[in-house]
Amino acid sequence: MEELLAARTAVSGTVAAAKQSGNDAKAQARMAEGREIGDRIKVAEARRAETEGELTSLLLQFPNVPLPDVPTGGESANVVVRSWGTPRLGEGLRPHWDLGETLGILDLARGAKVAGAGFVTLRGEGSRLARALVQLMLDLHTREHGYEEVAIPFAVNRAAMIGTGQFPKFEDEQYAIRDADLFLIPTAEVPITNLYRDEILDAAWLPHGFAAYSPCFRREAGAAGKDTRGLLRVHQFDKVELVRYCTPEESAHELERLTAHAEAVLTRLGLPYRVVLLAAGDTGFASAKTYDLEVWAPGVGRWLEVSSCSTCTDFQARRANIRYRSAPGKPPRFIHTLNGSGVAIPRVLAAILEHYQEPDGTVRVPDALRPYLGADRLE
RNA sequence: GGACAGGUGGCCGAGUGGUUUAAGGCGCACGCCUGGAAAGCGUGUGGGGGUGAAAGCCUCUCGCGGGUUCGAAUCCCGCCCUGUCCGCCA
Repeated sequence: MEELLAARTAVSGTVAAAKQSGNDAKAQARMAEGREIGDRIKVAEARRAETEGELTSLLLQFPNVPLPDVPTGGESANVVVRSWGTPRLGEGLRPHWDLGETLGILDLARGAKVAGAGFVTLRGEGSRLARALVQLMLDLHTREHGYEEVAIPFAVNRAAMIGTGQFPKFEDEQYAIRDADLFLIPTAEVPITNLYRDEILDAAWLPHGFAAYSPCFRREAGAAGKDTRGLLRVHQFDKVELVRYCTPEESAHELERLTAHAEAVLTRLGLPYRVVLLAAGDTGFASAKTYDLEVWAPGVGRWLEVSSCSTCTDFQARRANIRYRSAPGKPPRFIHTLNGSGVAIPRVLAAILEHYQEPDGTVRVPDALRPYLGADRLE
């Protein structure tokens, strides 16, 4: 291919030279020669483009490779690496949907009426509680953990979805905006990680953390019938997301930091939780290693996943072409990206209702939330 | 949504079919000069791919994609983005 291109350039040069010296016959001959080379270039280029297209679409199908310290196997091979707090146990603890409806802060029926099952409406103190949680988390991460807060688009284009790994494999799981080629974000990770797509960053800027509030939209195709009650699995939910950009050398340590930042939310709220290292088979498509944070919800008697902290190593950076330069003159290298919820609002709200419920049906407000809510009890 | 104007290297900016390695400037880096600095002078200064031990060399890249042509930053078509004005709207 390159030889052909070089040959064309050479022949074009002789055409120019021949014309200038007034040698029309020679110019004509050279032009014919050039035409022939041009035809061969078209054929070769078409084949190259086709092959390259096939290769790219094939490569986009491959998931990230788990790190060596990730256990092999499926969900049953997950490992609880630590836990915090004492799960509340006892008879008569009510599930959050029961408490929420009784308190008048959760309106599942009317949410379903306007958008469908899985779209929840919070009311009154419920709505304020959700807002207080967002506020608490953003304040914590920006003031104490050093994150830069960003307010990002809630819809993204196709390139962004490819960059973080949702597309092409999981296009069915996203909400698409008809006729616009835009997609509602399943997590703020998508817009935040893509902020620096096709850029080369200065090493001095790394590591850098972003925190953002956003709603998240998920079709949950294939999950129909599972966890459908209350706030456990919904099509739209609010979340504070953490994303970190760093060098490859930093990423292992950065994952521990990120996880600790998300955990701080739960300790601040006084909610018992455990940290689960996911086995390879349970780790997400873009992730090389993931810790799930699960909070105890005594009303439903289950651990609820409220955060998934992952290092994507250079997987997303390669797709989104995000690089950095370690020093002037050095060739650019791919950064590593990490993300984790810090944390998801509905499930943590459910856990608060269930964990802090009183026998009389009221709910104590965790100390950390009182300044934000201006109340110490929901009744 | 409509009209117009634009998109060129880190930045500004010239370039409207070929002597092609994209002028010039700014910034930056290094060197010379200096007691030291500034100024001045000189050299260098994006990314991808290939080749090589390295220096280097080859090649692609002027918003993106197609087309015309022997040859495209330059001409044609489509799209994206930015600006200005109009319309609409929180």
